[in-house]
Amino acid sequence: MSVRTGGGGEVRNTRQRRAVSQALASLEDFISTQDLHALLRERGESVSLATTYRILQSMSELGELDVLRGGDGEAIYRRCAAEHHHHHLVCRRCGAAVELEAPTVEEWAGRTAAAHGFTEVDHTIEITGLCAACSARRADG
Amino acid sequence: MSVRTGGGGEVRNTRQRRAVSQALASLEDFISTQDLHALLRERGESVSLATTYRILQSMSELGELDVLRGGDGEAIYRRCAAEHHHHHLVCRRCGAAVELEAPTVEEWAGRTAAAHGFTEVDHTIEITGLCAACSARRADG
DNA sequence: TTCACTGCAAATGCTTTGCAGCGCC
DNA sequence: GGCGCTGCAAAGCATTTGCAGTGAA
Repeated sequence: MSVRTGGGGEVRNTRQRRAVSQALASLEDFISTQDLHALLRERGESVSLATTYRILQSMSELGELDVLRGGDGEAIYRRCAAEHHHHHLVCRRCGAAVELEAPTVEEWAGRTAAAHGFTEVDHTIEITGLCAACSARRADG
Repeated sequence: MSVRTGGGGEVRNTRQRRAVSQALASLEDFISTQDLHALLRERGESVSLATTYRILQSMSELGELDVLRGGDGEAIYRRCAAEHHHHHLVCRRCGAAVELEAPTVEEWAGRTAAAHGFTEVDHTIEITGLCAACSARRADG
């Protein structure tokens, strides 16, 4: 018999949690746990890798973060934005990212899923390529 | 010496490769490498786990298979029914998958990327939800 | 015959977990 | 003061890889 502690989840405001939160707040795009951990170390915030994993996991469970899977299965997180859903165009060489609005695609996704009888639909769209700068660099040689 | 040594692809028709092919042909939906390996063992086809990984990887590189990432980052495969690029609508409960054509989205992705100066564009679109059957089951239950 | 393919097992790399001490509430 | 949180390091998993023998072409 479990006793529900008031409110459902006590989350303590620790230095580590604050560091992770702030780091995420300063980022525009998705980042992997490993990279975030490296970033924290660069900034002089000492948070162990295990704790980074635990905090990120905890935050995503609380709905404070968006979780995605990188191409190689790595979990990547982003501060849960925002008011509205959008996607990204990412340079696979330098990592530059552009935020995209895709009303047409959103609509298509919903419509298509509904047409197949699906409910509670969610979607992920990622576009990768070489940004203008990297394309030029490559063309130059 | 082979006529085309370039890049690739002499693929020998081995017992193991045939076993994997046939197993995939008998499946409707996505399956993980581990599960496929277990299935092969059940059927009495002895193919080592490492080889299962190698064959699946090889087949997906040749475009004979669709690859997806399960919720926990596991790679899951399915025989590729369509010949050209397409996307999937996957039930997050039972794993049922529907292949989608998305000319509009493809076009949008290309156009948008180009507008931002991106080249060599690639994209990933995944739509998840509850399929009709699972939706009904939930409504009933 | 040749060389890709296999099996085996050790190695990787990401993520999780047991345990003891620390700090937030 | 209690107990969740941390750090550390070892464990756990899926996946990859080195090596030598096997079999397809």
